[in-house]
Amino acid sequence: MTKLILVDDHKVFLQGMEALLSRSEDFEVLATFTSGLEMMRFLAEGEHPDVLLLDIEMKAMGGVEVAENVLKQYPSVRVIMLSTYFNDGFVQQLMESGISGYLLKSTGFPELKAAITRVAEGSFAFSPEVMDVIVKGFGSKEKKPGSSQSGDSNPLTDREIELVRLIADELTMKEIAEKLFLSEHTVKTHRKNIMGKMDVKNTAGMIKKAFILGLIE
Amino acid sequence: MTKLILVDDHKVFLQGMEALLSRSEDFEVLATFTSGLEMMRFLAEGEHPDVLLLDIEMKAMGGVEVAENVLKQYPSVRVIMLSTYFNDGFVQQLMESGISGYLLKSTGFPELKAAITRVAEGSFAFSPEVMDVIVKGFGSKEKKPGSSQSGDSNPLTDREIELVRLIADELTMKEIAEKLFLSEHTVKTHRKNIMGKMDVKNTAGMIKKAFILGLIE
DNA sequence: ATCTGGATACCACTTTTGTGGTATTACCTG
DNA sequence: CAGGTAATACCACAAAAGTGGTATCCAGAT
Repeated sequence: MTKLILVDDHKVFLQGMEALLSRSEDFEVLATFTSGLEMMRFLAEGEHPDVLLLDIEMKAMGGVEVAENVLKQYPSVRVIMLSTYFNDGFVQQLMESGISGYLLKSTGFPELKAAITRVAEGSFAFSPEVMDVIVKGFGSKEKKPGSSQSGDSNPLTDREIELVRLIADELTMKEIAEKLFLSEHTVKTHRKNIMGKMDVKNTAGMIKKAFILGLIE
Repeated sequence: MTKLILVDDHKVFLQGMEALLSRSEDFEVLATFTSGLEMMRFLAEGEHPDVLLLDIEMKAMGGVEVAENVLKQYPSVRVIMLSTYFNDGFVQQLMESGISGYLLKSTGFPELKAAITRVAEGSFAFSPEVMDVIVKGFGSKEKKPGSSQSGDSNPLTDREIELVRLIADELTMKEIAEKLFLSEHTVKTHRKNIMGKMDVKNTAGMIKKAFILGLIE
């Protein structure tokens, strides 16, 4: 009997999942939450699941941050991320944070059940699309010194994420500089670094990727 | 017994919803689909639902286009849109296309059931946040002649949507012009009009809104 | 047959973004 | 303490984006 916790800010989805999973003898849904914070409070009370199903695109606290917190504090909990998108360079970072699975929401329920079981048994579960990225990633592990430094999947810093959000809110560099009491130069430097890390060519790409990564909205 | 069809490209969500709804005596889920196209083919075969639950953010054909097609061809079918976001000026356009409901996915299942019932009985169902926008919208129905023409919620044309997608793919105006065999001037004019219609200040805003509206990815 | 909306095209100008550097400080970690 | 990383700041130039016009052509609607 695998003990589960589900987190997703789409309440209908949450209830649907719970209904499906509860039908099976193999799973017990301990609780469901619409935010990472509530879930963290629950864990703090002492009851821990075997597997945590976590939506990656959550407004309040990004699924990624939640995952990292959980894995740091409760290493015995195994985490499966759920996402609408497959996030190229981003998956790497997630892997390093110690998640056990990454499934697309386009996955069918039978596959989901199988994935949970596999993860509960100590194995891993990734949607095929995601698997591809992981495998390719290993190929380019050693960065050739001569080649471009773009495409490295470094995580954005807190400050950088803050910047991305302000840019998404249609602020210009000047406005952001004023708002954060920074020099415009600094803000531009940050944006430059952000674009490098995200491996995008312009604002359009940056905002799109930020959306996919759950950084904004 | 209300006959339903569900459309969403998240398969797990779809199956969860079906499980929940089938548990009730009041609803019968005729079929579920992961794309608007499949669903249209089903309708063409002659069997029609009372209510169609339609995810707004779908990759292949945006939920909006699907809704418009269905409502045009099968006016007896009542449509409820499901979305993660509440889309200010956009709701207006949807209303005009004749939908009967607009619910956020953060809605709970009981409210969803109630909403479906209400719609099936010929009434309407909107999440409170959406309702707000609609009501406010009616206030500003008559556009004051002297004021700005920004903020009008005209729908984007097909060409404009095409442009938005190319911009989201990080193409510059020049590249788009080459790709579409257009003058760069034309492309710039389009972008200008797009930004006016969407009521955004820059590319960042445009891409963000496009995402929320389900225009891209 | 006129009117409207959509797509096309052009111009001139300002502002912002994007590129490609360097450099200092502070903090944290091994 | 040495080394790395994040945050700060600056410069100059090139390339786009964004503003505010006007105008033609065509197709579909009235």
